[in-house]
Amino acid sequence: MDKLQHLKTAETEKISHIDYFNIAISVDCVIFGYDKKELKVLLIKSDLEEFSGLWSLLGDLVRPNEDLETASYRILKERTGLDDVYLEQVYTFGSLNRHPSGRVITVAYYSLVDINHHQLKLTNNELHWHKLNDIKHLAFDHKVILNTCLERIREQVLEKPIVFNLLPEKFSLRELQELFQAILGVNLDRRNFRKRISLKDWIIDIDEMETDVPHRPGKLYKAKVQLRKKQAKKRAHLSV
Amino acid sequence: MDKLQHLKTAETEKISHIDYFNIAISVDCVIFGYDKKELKVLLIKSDLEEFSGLWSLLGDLVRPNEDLETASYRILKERTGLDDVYLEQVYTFGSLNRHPSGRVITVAYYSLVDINHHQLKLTNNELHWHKLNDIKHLAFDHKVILNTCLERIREQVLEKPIVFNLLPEKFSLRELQELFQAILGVNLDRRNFRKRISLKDWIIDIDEMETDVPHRPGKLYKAKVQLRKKQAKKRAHLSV
DNA sequence: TCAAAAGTGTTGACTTTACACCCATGA
DNA sequence: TCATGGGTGTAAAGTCAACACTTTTGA
Repeated sequence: MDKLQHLKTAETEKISHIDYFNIAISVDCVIFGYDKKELKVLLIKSDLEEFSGLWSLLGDLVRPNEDLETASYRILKERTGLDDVYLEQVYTFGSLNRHPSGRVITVAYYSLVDINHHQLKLTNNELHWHKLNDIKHLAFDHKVILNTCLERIREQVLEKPIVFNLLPEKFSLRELQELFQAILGVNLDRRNFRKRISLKDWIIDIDEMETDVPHRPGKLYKAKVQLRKKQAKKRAHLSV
Repeated sequence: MDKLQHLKTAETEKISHIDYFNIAISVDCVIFGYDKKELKVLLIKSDLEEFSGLWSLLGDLVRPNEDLETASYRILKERTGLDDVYLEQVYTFGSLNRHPSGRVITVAYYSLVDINHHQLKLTNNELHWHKLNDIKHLAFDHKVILNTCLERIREQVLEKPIVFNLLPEKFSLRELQELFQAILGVNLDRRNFRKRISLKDWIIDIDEMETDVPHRPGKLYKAKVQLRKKQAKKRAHLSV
């Protein structure tokens, strides 16, 4: 930068850089659900000829007048009717050739939804839940995005009470443990798991029992705090 | 999406969405250095009239033909002459009004450099190292970005051998401990710190001693593995 | 009465923390 | 000889992992 250069106004800067307003930005949502002891991901048939027959994550271009999180919630709402889910930004992917339509940089979010609580508009069979373990290839770089989000969830699941977004309101400790096992891909010791959960103070005993189970029914619990749609507040930041 | 709609080619999609190619994307680098027991951040005087007098992070718009990481390295190289630095993506900021020039979404990276190893082009006094603790306000949302990057470094500093990027090639355990203390903002027990570091197997004893210290000289060490410029390889991902 | 899962504690291994003394050097 | 930091080990506390038996229910 030339020292003698005058300060630019924002307006002149915009004009001088107009050529750069030539990259599109999208968000892609990795929407996880959980059913029958398995993690699932909501995918849609790609509508691009280049990826004909392949499935892809739910995403869309960000509109000029919406911020990133708003765009993610819009996609969720449009595709699932869900409005009040937990959603978190994970990583931004910007390789030059990741999108055949041109330069599209995408911000990946994961979200966690109760797969049974809502009725998806699954009537058009372009939108389906896929078992995580069955997903081999996806359109674009979406498999990498999916894996990145899965890694992030695995890091967070023992730190923050995010899993309850995947479960119905009332659940047993067995169901909770099975969910942890599905996410982490390991088996957990029942006694140690219960001890760990009770230390975290995430759930409350609602004094009800399972019904319709072919064995001794377990107690039912609710999440004590449920991370849901983020508030309009600023991201937490340091007080430095 | 209409079921009957034909598949689009990438080309027709680009045309139909042409209005969306109307958001610029930038990268901002939070460049940390360390000197005299304090963390520092490299800042530049904002060249926007709206932020006249304020300092800002080093950033630039991403060019249509460079990927995000390439853009970050370009900024580092242009501003510091440094080429071989560790750099990591942290978060993407996309609030509607974060930039007065228009819609600019920015991807934040942190990088760690040896503040004394290189000579910055600090001759124009628009570019300076600032003590972290003295930074109160910055242009744009750069204070939030800075804090987010600092949080990330604090999370990672005990997990990954990133700190050595901030130190000269040879360093004593005291210097290393002081650096950890500056990053984490706490005091550490000397014996426990040394034990912990030696367990991590990050450094090697080079059989040299400090000189010119006004007390008993300590041994000097080198980093065993140095995280530097990322390779062209793909991001690590799960083998699922 | 059988099958299935619920519910529940203890022990040993390991990790983390707190803590103090003598040593080497330069001023 | 003094001031400064270098270098080092141990004990107690806390955390984590392994592990088994009795109970309740439905079929």
